[in-house]
Amino acid sequence: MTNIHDIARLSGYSVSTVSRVINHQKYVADDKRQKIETLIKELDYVPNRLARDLSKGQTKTIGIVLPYANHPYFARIVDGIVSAGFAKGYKVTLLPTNYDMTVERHYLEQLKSKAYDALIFTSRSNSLDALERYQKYGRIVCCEDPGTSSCLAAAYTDRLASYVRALMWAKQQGCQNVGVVISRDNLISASSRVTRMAYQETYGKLPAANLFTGAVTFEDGYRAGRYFAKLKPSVDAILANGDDIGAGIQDYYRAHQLTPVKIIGQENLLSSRLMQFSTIDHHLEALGKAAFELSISHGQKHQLIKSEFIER
Amino acid sequence: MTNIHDIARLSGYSVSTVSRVINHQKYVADDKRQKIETLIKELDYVPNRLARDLSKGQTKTIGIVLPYANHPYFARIVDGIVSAGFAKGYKVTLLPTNYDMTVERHYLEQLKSKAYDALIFTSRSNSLDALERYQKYGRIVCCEDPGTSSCLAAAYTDRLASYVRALMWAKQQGCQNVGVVISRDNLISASSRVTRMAYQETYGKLPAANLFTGAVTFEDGYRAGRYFAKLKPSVDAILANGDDIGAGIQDYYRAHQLTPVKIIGQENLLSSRLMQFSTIDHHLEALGKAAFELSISHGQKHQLIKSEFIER
DNA sequence: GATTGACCTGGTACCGGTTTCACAGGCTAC
DNA sequence: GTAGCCTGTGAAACCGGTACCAGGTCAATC
Repeated sequence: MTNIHDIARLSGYSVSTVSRVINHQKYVADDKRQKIETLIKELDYVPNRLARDLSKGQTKTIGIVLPYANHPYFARIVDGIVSAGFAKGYKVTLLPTNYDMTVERHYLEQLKSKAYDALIFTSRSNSLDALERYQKYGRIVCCEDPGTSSCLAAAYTDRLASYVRALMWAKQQGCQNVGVVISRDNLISASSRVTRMAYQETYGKLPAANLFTGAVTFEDGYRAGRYFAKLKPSVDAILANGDDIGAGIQDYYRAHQLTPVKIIGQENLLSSRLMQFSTIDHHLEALGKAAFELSISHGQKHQLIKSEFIER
Repeated sequence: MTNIHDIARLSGYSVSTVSRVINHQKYVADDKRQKIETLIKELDYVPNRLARDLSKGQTKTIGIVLPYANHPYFARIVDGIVSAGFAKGYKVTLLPTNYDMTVERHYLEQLKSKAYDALIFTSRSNSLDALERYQKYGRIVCCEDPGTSSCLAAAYTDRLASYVRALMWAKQQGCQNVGVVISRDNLISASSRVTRMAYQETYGKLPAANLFTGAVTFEDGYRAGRYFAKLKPSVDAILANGDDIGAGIQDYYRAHQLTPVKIIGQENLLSSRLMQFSTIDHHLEALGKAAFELSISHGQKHQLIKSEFIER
């Protein structure tokens, strides 16, 4: 493998001069620049990335922490980050946690090892405080509203407003009793809190029985459908935490030939379009893009992405 | 930032000894090991990843080349690669090409710079020959059958067998005239060739009019639906190159209240389940896993993943 | 008593770049 | 005439690790 010293030796110039040529810096005579450039082409030389990064102290790599890659919610955010990163010459590495706190902590430790310039948490199991403690080793961005108490950089959607908007719509449609599905209650505690707040603003206090917890996939939605179908007093609308979950609910009602309930999904995936129910598009690609921008900036700390209600 | 020299200096031992402690090697006296370890904890020292990688000449990083991250086909493969890589301590970096040959070439060049140990092509625009030329700089794995002429490592599904199986099923169901949808014809030339071969084995020569090209998304499927709905002689079954595309076709027929045609999708996504049509599951996670295994092995070169026909 | 080999330890070259600094020559300004 | 600045170049320190090699101790073996 040829390296910069080979180029220097063979061209008859110094390593410094070669380095200047590689990096398109000033103060190299045209004839020498030419000569070195042709030699580089001839020998098919490409500077070693690691050596450069080590020397410069930056990797131009961002780590994305996520539970797993194959979920539309995360896939859309990742797509946003990757696209934005690509445009600015950043590489993006996927760091799956499978919701394991220890693994997540491990990635934070890697920030110390300078493996990444920044870490973006699309979801987290550790506390915000824990994340904050690692900020000195690199930029950390989370994808939720960290509130006023935290000094973490964050890109997030206006969940509360979008939920209120959705529930208002249900009310206008004449729905009397609305069920709600969320994912793991402990995970993003914000999720259940925000849901309750939105409910409070529209339908009043959320009855415990109207909340179904622990839904992530279509199958979970199907289970939620079974739950709500048997619930008394019965619900006539359900706000689901994802289109695929909404589709699962609707599929249960369809499979058992029950009077359909109004579903409101989230994420505007194909499933809500196929099953023809309303949804909230959180513009997750934009969220990813914003998260990336925050991860390489050192000024701005917060970015709100507006959600969009799609009525069907 | 503390480094190994700081630890050495402060502990009173040499860099070599500290390095031995870090890497859990033999030949370090217990008391010194203890002392160094506590010092490491105290100073919150983590070895610099880049320096280690540079010194070792390997990065434990795999690059995945793909057109874009937000497509279920690629998302499933990526998920397989990431999970398998995680289990073996490998990091995975996403390299989006947007089908740009130049960008793809750029990533191949990066292989020279030792930024990745290996590159996995989930799709490609460059020729197999071009890829082969870069093999000397690192392992390259592609996700298609490279045939006997190429010496590239490859993980792929038995497309031909699965298409024949699907078309046989259509025949048994009494379908007379079958349409086919594929993606960009030039891209994976294998795709159109294999389709024709499978057609040949079951229905005979594929009429040019029965082939719809250039479908990637649901919307493309919708367009394909429009095309086939107006086609004479009319088709009574369509083999689509993806469930979302199949869903698009079916959605067109539904929206225009036409007699539905039998759809056969691919990938076994939620959409085929919701729209209740048959599909071919190519077990893409397994494909990704296999691709990863090949990318870090130096022996085996080929791995076939069996597809599964899911009848609905 | 000499040889062997396992156990410890430190020195230092090396991985392949970047960056700082010193120095030299030519030009302009006063 | 010289002070000052811009251009061009190379030597060498540095980034932070790994790994090879030399050298030393000590118990076991012949």
